[in-house]
Amino acid sequence: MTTTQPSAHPRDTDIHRINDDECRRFLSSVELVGKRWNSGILLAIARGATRFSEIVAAVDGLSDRLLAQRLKELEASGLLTREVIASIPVQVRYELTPRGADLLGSLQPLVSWGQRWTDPS
Amino acid sequence: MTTTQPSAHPRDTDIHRINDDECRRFLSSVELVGKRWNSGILLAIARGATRFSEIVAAVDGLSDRLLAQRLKELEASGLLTREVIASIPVQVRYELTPRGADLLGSLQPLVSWGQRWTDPS
DNA sequence: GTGGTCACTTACCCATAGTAAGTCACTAAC
DNA sequence: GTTAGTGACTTACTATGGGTAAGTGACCAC
Repeated sequence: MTTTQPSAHPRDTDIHRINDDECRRFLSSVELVGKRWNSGILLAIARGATRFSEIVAAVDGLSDRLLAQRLKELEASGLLTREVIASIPVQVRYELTPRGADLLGSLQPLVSWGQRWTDPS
Repeated sequence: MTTTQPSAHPRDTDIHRINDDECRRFLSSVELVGKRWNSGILLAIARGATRFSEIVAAVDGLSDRLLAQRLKELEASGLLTREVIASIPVQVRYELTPRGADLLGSLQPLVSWGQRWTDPS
């Protein structure tokens, strides 16, 4: 992806259609982390929440139903792992995969962006 | 949130250091760019699309209705500007604000992440 | 006077999000 | 031995938002 302005030929007869591989990957990545609750869940786990109830408690406004759904998706995307512990009330432990942790890390510039442009409006 | 990785431990152990204000800003940022079509629209504009119809053409699957809606939101968020040109069929020109361009730039690591973990399971 | 352009709106439907309550397997208390 | 509680979910239901299609209005060209 080239987010730089095409200063050389700003307005040619070029096809500006965005469907190359890199772009599609970018869009799916950003919509994956941007999907409601996903980044919050990942962040909660990164912060130390490991169990279902801990994640619900950590992410403000997140409901059981949506958490269960999102966890399935995130696990399917390979961002976290699910491990069932056969304790007396069954416990389930969620952890970030290296891939998931790396994803969170690559969102760091977004935090800086938020600080840089603290919205006064 | 400080996802910066102190070279000693490349793992995610220091992500726990999160201040809630920072965290909320992060979540709103990520959900802003992650909201369906938003990043595609910003990307299209960054790549040279300036008019409504150009953006619709550039972003695959995007409809008029949603574009109009998203453009309002993005303008309200200060990520782009809207300028009406009183030509014969009226034209409207959209451009990224510095803030919007900076946002796209700070998503660059996400592109790298997508390349790094290229296997979709 | 039919058709075309541009930047939207409006109308409608359906998928998903949100909220609340239920389930299962078990244990501890009354 | 009925009641209550735990953890991790499901199920049921409603509300919100997205997708598709068609309409609008100011203009012009044929």
